[in-house]
Amino acid sequence: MHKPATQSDVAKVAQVSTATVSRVLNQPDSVSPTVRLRVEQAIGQLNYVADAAARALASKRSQCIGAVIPTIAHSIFAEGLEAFEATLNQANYGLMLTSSGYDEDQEWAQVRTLIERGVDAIMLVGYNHKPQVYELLQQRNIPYVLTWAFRQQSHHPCVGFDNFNSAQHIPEHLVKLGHRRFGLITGLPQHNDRVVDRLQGVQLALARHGIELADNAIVQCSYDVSAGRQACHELMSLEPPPTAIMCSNDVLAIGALLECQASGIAVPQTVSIAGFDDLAISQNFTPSLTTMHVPVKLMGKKAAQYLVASLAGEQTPQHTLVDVSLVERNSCAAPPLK
Amino acid sequence: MHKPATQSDVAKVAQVSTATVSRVLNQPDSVSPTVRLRVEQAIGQLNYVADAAARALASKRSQCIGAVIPTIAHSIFAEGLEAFEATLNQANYGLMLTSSGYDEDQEWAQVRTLIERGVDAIMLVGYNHKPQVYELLQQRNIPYVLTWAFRQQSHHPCVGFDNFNSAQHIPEHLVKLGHRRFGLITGLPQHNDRVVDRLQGVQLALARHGIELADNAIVQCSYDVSAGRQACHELMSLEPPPTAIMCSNDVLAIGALLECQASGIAVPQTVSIAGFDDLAISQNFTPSLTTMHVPVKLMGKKAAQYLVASLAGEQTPQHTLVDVSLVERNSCAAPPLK
DNA sequence: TACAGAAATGTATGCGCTTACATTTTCATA
DNA sequence: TATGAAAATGTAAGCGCATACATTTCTGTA
Repeated sequence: MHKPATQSDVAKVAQVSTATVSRVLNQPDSVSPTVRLRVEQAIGQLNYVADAAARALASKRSQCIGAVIPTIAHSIFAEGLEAFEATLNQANYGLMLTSSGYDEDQEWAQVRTLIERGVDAIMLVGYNHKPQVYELLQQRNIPYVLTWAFRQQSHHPCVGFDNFNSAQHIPEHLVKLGHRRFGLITGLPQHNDRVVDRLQGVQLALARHGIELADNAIVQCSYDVSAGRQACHELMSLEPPPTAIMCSNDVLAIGALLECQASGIAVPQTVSIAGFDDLAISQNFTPSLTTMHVPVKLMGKKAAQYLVASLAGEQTPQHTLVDVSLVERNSCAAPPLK
Repeated sequence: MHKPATQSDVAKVAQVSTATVSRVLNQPDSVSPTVRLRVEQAIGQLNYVADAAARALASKRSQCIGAVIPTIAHSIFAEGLEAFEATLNQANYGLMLTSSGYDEDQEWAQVRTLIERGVDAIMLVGYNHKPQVYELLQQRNIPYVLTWAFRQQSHHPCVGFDNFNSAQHIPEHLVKLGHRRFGLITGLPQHNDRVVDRLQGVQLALARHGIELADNAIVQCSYDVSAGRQACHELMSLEPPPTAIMCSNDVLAIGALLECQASGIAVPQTVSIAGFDDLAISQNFTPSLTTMHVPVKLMGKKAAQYLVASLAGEQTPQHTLVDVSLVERNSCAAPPLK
């Protein structure tokens, strides 16, 4: 095993200069077909692979894009990420991934690290980040995009939807069905602007109908099915219990649903349950889960496209809004009569 | 916004040579405290960040490790990946991620790409890969590790468990409960050695008890809940239907469970259902899912540790076996009497 | 105080590539 | 055929860092 062939090895074999080899790789059209062929053969013969570090050093481009997401393990992020990566790949960019565990300080450290590693651009989740993050990004002039976030007036590039507005559809729907007594299961609001926005959206919508949520009708819990179950148990122990439970994501809603099944509470006859995200599994429950559909893959794709276009110097719209929509299924119905 | 400070800028400010700056960064102990402090201050003052490309070029190390997984969107991989990344991070390595969509050719292309991007080591899933993958890895002398795979006699470094052996616990358990009529829902075997091994393990175990699965008792389907439902529906339409359904993963098992709920088939009274993976959600169903517990996070961590140790030149065991164990819950019971 | 050896620091080269610029070749047109 | 512009190719200078090797400074000891 000798050391890998370099550009000048190829140049020697093809009897051209290294500049020409470089051109064959980067601007093939600028090389005459005859010479190009000779170079390509030499490349094949030597099994030549360009050295990424040298290339990055000389060109000031790493062809890598970084992403910091709260956690890979939530399928909602994982799916978006998958689309993000696939789109990046098509554009010949690599993905450098880290997860922050919903910790702002760690996120800040990871953004730093990604930049040190030389990524050309960065994707973040949500619009709530330490000021340093934005400062560094701007100082270094590194393109970035916020996902799962959308604010028309934001001066940060973003692709997503308005969590505050979207969250209002669910309570509106339930009020229309006749509900007046609500429970709310929400994720932890720390460093999670989506959760906060959804919560406020729900409260505003309810307020429009003169409904106010008591403190004990709002349960905060971590993002997992067991926590959702526990939260649902608490809510159904209230006196009187809510006739409808809104959850800030599908995982919690599934927990609530399973808790009801486990304790023999009829959904939607006794209590209606609604989620947010529309995970693939949600439609398969009995009753199937009423929720907000979020086009995660589309978001991932759009985010990647934005960054790639940015890096290509193209002028692209800073804000991309994707549609979320209410999916009415069977976990929500009119409240019990009495 | 001027261009970022370089090592020589720092050197100038600190009134030392660039070599000393480099030492402060890479071998701080070899620099006297006085000078080190001066350099560190200069670094802070100039907001200096070392250029990763230049560093990689000069040192022949990118401090990045690549991973190719079948798909990010399966929580089972996502969780392992999360642990993998976290461990890498601690050791000051970055993660470069791609997903292959269970496509061998694409995997091969991605391994190439990762190597071109200069990763120091690579993680793969399973032991079934194109020969070129192994050849390239060995030719380039790049450390690699196979996860979700374990074979004592394998000459590839791996961390995981023996899918073939582990898969036998489920049928053994069910036979012990009294079952004789089985259905099997399995993932697509193409480019997925785990699926194949589990299938063969199950068949062997059954054979030991003189049971052979008819062709129509084995349903192959894609990895998602809906497919699991559909497959379960097919199996329960057989005449006579199985008294126990084994699934090659929890997602399919959950699909089966939900299908039974939807069509009013009692689990486990009418049919027992077993999975494989032990997803977090699986214990929350009613009935809770009997399955094989797989320590995914541990696997991810061990895989990262192996690669990091390898790169550090440490001699480490090539094969790491993690324990999988049967988790008996409520979805499996004795078959109906009749 | 002198001196050897260790510790600290500096000098200078090259990692493998891209690219501005210089040079040569090609080709259409007069 | 001569001529100039366009196309093709070559030349050579870095990109920012790590590191082998050379040099200087410090340390403890005789």
